[in-house]
Amino acid sequence: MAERYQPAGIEARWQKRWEDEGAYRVERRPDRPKYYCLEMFPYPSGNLHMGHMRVYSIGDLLARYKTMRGFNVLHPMGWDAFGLPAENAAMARGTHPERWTRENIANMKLQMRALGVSYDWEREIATCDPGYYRWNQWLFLRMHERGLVYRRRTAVNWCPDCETVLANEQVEGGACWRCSNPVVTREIEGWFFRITRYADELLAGCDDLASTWPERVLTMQRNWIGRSYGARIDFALAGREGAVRVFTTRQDTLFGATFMSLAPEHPLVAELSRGTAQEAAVRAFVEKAGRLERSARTAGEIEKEGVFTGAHAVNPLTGAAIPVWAANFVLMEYGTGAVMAVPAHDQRDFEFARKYGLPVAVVVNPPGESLEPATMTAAFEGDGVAVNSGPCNGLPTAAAKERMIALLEERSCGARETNYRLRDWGISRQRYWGTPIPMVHCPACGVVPVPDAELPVVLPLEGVEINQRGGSPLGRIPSFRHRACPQCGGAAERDLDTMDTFVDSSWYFLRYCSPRFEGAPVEAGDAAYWMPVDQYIGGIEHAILHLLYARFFTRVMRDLGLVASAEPFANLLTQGMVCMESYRCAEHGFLGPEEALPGAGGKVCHVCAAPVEVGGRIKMSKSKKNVVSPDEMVRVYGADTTRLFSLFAAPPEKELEWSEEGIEGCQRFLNRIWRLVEGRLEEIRAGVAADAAGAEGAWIDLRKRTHRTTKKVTEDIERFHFNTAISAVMELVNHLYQLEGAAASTAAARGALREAIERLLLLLQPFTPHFAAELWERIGGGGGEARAAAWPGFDPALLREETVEVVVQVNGKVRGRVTVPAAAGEEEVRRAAFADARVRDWVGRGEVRKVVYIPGRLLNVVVAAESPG
RNA sequence: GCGAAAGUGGCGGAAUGGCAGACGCGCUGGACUUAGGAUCCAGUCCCGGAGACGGGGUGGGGGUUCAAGUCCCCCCUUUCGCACCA
Repeated sequence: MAERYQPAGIEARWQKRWEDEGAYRVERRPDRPKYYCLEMFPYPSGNLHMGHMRVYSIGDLLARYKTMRGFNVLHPMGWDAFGLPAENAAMARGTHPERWTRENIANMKLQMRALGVSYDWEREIATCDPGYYRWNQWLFLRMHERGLVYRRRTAVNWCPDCETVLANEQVEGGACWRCSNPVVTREIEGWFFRITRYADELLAGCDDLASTWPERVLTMQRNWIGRSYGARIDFALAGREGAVRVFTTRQDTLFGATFMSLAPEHPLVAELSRGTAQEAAVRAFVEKAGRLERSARTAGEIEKEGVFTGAHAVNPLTGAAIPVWAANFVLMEYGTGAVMAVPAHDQRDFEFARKYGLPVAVVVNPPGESLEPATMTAAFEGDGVAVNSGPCNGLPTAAAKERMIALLEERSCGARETNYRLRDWGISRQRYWGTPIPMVHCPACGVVPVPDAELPVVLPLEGVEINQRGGSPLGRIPSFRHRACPQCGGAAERDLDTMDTFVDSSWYFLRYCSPRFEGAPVEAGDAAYWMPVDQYIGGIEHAILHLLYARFFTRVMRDLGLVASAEPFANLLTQGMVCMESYRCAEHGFLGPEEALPGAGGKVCHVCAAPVEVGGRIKMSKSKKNVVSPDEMVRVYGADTTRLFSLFAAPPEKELEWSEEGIEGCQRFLNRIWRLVEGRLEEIRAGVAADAAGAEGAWIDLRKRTHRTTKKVTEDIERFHFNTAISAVMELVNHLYQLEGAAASTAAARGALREAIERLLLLLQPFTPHFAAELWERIGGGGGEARAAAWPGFDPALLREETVEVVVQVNGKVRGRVTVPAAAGEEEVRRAAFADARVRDWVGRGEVRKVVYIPGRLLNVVVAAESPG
């Protein structure tokens, strides 16, 4: 009696063996081609979820496949270990953030091991290790030396709930990316990375990635950088010193500027209104605008409002005095915080002008038209021909823009300027669980860097008190806080903030190359050999933040001579979310699977028995009560089945709908193979693949299918169609079941059977490594373990068919099919086609006008229908 | 509003411009069984037909082509991203 397939024991045994063997340890091997396969490292939240399992399955598949293809594969894993949840946990349960983090890492590592992923654990890193974050500090200091780090006081995004500053990228629709509470604006002093210095290069780099990164991601990055070409223009103030500087992309409409709009926070607003009749009104307006929560302001819902400041500015070209207003829709953080308002050619200005009765002046006419301010119902924002614009009259918009820049530069009241939406990256966080910033504030010397020799500035683990009082918890640890000034030796204080955790993840892929190197973040030879990452895999949610920062850091490190390539990730795969059916009761909200009971005509609520709404394709989440844990799936079905299903159920970039029936299908599939192999074990063991050459009949057919499957699986993996690769293997297995009754009675037949089974297992190795290893061992597979075997090639002679089936169409509709020798030419195919009775019948209904032949595939006969008359 | 992607059976999904629906799930029937929620075999887009076969069919409408799920134009829907960026 053949043994049943029982994954639990098999998987544990192989995992232990791989660990003992150090199976996935990897070293630099200049003689061999490298492949760096990387999945985004997780935040150690405590448990793996399905999303993690999915990425690791994809990464492991590629790592294993490339290993079999002969590449020296780097496949590391680590932990994005700093961050707010650890502090929240500390507050909620009184554990230390470090302990909480370490315990979570330990647990998640066990879960990863149970998945059988081929990581080189010797290279494991955790960003909360001083040995890691010292290089954050080192990089910070190098950037400081190069003017890429600076300190300033600015209005920042402040999350009152997390009590911390957020980067622009961390504000989503006016709310905190982590806690979803509304973000407010606050004045605070902190450190900034001058990412804007690389804006152009980051933008240009997007073009180089066009064929290897998802277009979507590149578009998002381009929009985020948001470069626009235009001019800065200074409008002198009427009757007083000073000027209002604006940025515009429509300098060609300067003659149509009828007023100016300043952001409520603009310093000139208060200054200009001071002492005028407008002062009180302006103050009231600014106060109201400031009170508006950021979320409401950026949500685009608010009515455009403004107030006259009482001052006028002078149009530098026309000399006309125009009123200066404060307006709630002008953003302080873009451009100069002030705009010239051209109501005829900007919809926002148009609405504002109509509302407050400000003049509208047309300076661009649409081609062949003439606009009348009085009758306009909307601004004309398109390109056209300049009018009422002095020296620009008659010029098309593009030429007028150039002309205007020349005029402005001639008169020194403006210049060509490029503007970006991208802001510098504020990295100071008023939190504890992060990288200390290696700076000292000295009352005598100012801000002084910590000398390199003193790195790392270790985050103190003792005596920490974490609460929600605000301010950095580090300030309450005197031994950390007080530090002699490195310059004058006098009493000074350390910087009490920690770095944004996105700093940690901006270069971790480089640290994997030389995880224990003491001389620099990465050893030059290691970086030269391993970089760039050949395949990076992770969630689309990092399309902007992490991926942009990583590209920025890699360029900085290139400029420091640490790496050669500017782009860290040669190929990017953004995998889709994992979704699950959800149940919702109108009365009681979302229900878990056990709370939605089977009832009349569907599911009913376990509380009120009302019919339950069943929704599909919703991302797994606790709040929706539709979470399935990978842990449980591995326990019930085994890691191989769980992984196989996640790769089979959907293409990797699309969302994956988890289904109990689906995973059972995969379990059935593996069981089928198991029984097949166990059932024919004698024949398979007796077979010698080399004998297959003499196979005949059904066995030569099997060989052809085996080699075709090999080709298909190889190509599908290469183009990331993992689901169809699995389908192809399923087809081969189905065919093997067709042969169940046929005894392999000759050496050639046994050879063909053995070849099929060997290849089947090797093709599956990247998908179901334990399963493949186990059966490979049972059949006595040569050359060591399945994982170490070479990926099978295919014999072109076996892919060639002696005969091919050619589809015969008449007027594009299939009317028959003929089997002809593969070498047959068009003439022969034609003859065969016209010999077919059915084809002849259809062709006979009219006159043959044309015949199109696609060699070996299709013959289309175009027949002119006989008109009934 | 702007931008991007996508709409194919009951469901997940296949199809370098060349046989639409591979593979899997579900369902139907059969075999083996004391039994089956195990396993194996067969069937499963719609309409007509016993069948051979015929007709229709990839969100809707046009177009290009011998040939369109695939390319082009317009519309509808969904998802995602950005959201007063001057």
